Amino acid sequence: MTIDDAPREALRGGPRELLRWVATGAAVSRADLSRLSGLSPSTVSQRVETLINQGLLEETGAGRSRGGRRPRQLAVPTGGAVVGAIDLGAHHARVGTLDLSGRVVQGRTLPVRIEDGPEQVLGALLAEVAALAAPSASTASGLVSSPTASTTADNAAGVLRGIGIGIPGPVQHATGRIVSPSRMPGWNGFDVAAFCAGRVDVPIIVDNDANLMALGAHRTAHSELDHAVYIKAGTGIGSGVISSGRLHRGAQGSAGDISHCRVVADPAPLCSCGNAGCLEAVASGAALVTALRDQGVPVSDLTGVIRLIDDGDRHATALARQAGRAIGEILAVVVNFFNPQVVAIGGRLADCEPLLASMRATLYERCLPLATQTLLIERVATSQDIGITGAAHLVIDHVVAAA
Amino acid sequence: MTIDDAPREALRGGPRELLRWVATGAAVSRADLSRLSGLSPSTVSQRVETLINQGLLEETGAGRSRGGRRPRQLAVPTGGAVVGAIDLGAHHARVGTLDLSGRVVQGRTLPVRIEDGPEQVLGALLAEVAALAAPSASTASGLVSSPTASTTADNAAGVLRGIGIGIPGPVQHATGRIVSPSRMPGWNGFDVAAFCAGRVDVPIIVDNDANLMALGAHRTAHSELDHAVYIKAGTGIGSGVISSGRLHRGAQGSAGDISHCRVVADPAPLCSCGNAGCLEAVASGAALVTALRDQGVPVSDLTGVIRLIDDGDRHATALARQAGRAIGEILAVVVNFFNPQVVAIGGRLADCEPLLASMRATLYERCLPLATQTLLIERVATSQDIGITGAAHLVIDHVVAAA
DNA sequence: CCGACTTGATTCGGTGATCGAAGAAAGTGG
DNA sequence: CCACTTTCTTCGATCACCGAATCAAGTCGG
Repeated sequence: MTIDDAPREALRGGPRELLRWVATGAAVSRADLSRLSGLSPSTVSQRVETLINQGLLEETGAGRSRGGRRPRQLAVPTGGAVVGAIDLGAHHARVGTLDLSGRVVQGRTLPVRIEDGPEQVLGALLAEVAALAAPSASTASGLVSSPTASTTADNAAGVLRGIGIGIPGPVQHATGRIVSPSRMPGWNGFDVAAFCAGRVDVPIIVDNDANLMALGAHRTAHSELDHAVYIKAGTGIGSGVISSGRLHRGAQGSAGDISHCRVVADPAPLCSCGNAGCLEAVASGAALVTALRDQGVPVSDLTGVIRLIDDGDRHATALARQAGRAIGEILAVVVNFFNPQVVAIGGRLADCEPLLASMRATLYERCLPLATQTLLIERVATSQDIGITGAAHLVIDHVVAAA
Repeated sequence: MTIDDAPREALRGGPRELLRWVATGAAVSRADLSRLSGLSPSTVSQRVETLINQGLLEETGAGRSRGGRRPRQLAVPTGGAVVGAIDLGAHHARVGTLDLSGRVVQGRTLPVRIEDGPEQVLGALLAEVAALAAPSASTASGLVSSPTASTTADNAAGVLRGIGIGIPGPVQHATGRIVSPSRMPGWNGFDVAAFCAGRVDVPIIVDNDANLMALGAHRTAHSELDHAVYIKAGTGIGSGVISSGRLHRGAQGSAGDISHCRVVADPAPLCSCGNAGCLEAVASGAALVTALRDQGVPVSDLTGVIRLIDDGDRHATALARQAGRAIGEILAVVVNFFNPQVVAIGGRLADCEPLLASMRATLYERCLPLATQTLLIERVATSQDIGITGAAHLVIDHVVAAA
């Protein structure tokens, strides 16, 4: 199943936005929605009715009065998981199920060996999603309450409506195919969407992991900002771009892939792509591990590196600073060029203070004053669920639009 | 008069697009428009009627039959200039009047001394536009014509509907104010829009010159492409960004300003901004002139430099190559990040072969294969009218939208 | 405990943009 | 001269949205 680009038209008061307002608690009643969306009460009522009929929204009794008639409270049905999400990482994958509002219902982190190849890895993860989404009764992991058996017809909650998948490498979003990934041996050219479509019979949406983080973070924290850039600095380095409120994928769907931009580095380290001085070879988690080992510091993985940095190890801290500068250099070009309202950094390296500080400094030094004068430079809310949240939003946008 | 952001909503078959199709000759009849826009014949007829009533379109007899009823030909009225445009450059300004289809009616190039300050420069240029737009009969140059008794209805052709102005420096588009320009002494903080609004009583739209070039080039040559980047390399260096078919200005309106991005250069030259190694200090026309003079080559201006390069002068050519590499380096980051369908270079340096060749090479070397695999790298159609064309489109979008 | 005022939600035309079908206008070609 | 094209208009039907009136269900002051 090939998915074309999904969320094109105006969200302005569209069903998705109403849903999100209810989900986030920004709106509780029809009147709230009317005020927020600017739509007339009648229109909102009508829209809400169709959402309720679709099983995407439900009425949950009356709320507290504010001096007049009590509002009829609205909520997103909690009748079970409805959207599946997989956020594949270098060593671990976060899988989960989320309700149609984008809230995580169940989430699990599984160890993953990328080198086992796509069939095996994706097969296992898909099975896990299916298990999570299956009528709970059985395992009772989180005791998913079945609240009032699926009342009505075909659109009852609890059905899996789609699966969003994030891949730590370049993905041609339109086709769902992986293209020349750096650190995913055996995955080149693999058609993720087609493979998954053969296993489960729901819409599959595949995207780059940084894009998912960007979407998740934007919808969660910056939904009112038009232009945003999110950097994901973990084992690898990627970025996701929000332009005019929407995920910018570019011509080939490879927008945001800054991992092989060249930066100045003292001994320019060789990158897995064959070039020297790639951002990824200087500033990624994998690069830090390699560099430390080369200096004779015994460190096993990124966690170890971060621990060293937190402990104030000289070598590790120096490397982190260099990494921050490198990211800042590239980001400076991006900020000048794109002039976003916010730049946020996520991933495991985002909690690394020296790196962040160097990045900020470089950014302020190298950017046009006009571009930084109101620029927010933030950390992405540190949560392991950002990725699957973004994945879910992608699926929800697709599903609700199609409804 | 402050102009807010203009062209927000769908152009899909909007009045502007119909107008443009007729103007470009892509459509001659209502039936053509219907086929092109996908709108139903009835809708098109209705829209065309209102456009005719507004004086933006007219019927010009019948065309040739294609086996059935002859089409009633449509055209943009040629009743005189209707939109003014000013493309201010470092040493010259191109001013002109264009009809509502974006075709140049009259164009003139005037020498300009930026250092005379905004009042004097803009005052003279505005007067020139007014003269061009005035009912032709009188030659009088100054004579800010009171656009006199509007002949027929309020919407007759021949009336000046607005003026678009391009500035070779950072412009806060929302306010029309200039912010810390490099090479415009005495212009910092000047409110162009307000100044002009005090002189003429039509909408004034101010933007960066690179943005105007981008808009002009995109509408002229790439209107079917969603994402495009245009580089303007002349005395200075700037760029304009088209995202999802629309001009991307970013948070502060400074998007595309890559002139002070740092690049590696052997003796990193000092930039007018005080930093060293800015792209503008390495690759702009002004930088080439300075560098050649420092090498003892007597050269007066950019024209001289280009002549030297064309003549195969070693020093000049080497500098051009270095400039091309520098632009390519920055552009590589931009292409990886933004993943456009096309990158086009304009400005006077665009005709410089060695520069272009180096830029292309660098781009292909440094970019993700996925990003360059279908990327078009072109020269912007070399015309002195690209800038004012873009300016006119900006005004037309604004005017037709308001109608 | 009763009315005046508030707030929340629905009902019911009304408007504007668009579509589709039908038909009128104006040709071409055998 | 008749069949068939192409172009354009006319005329409801539909859809989304709005606004005003109305209904529903409170609070609150006296």
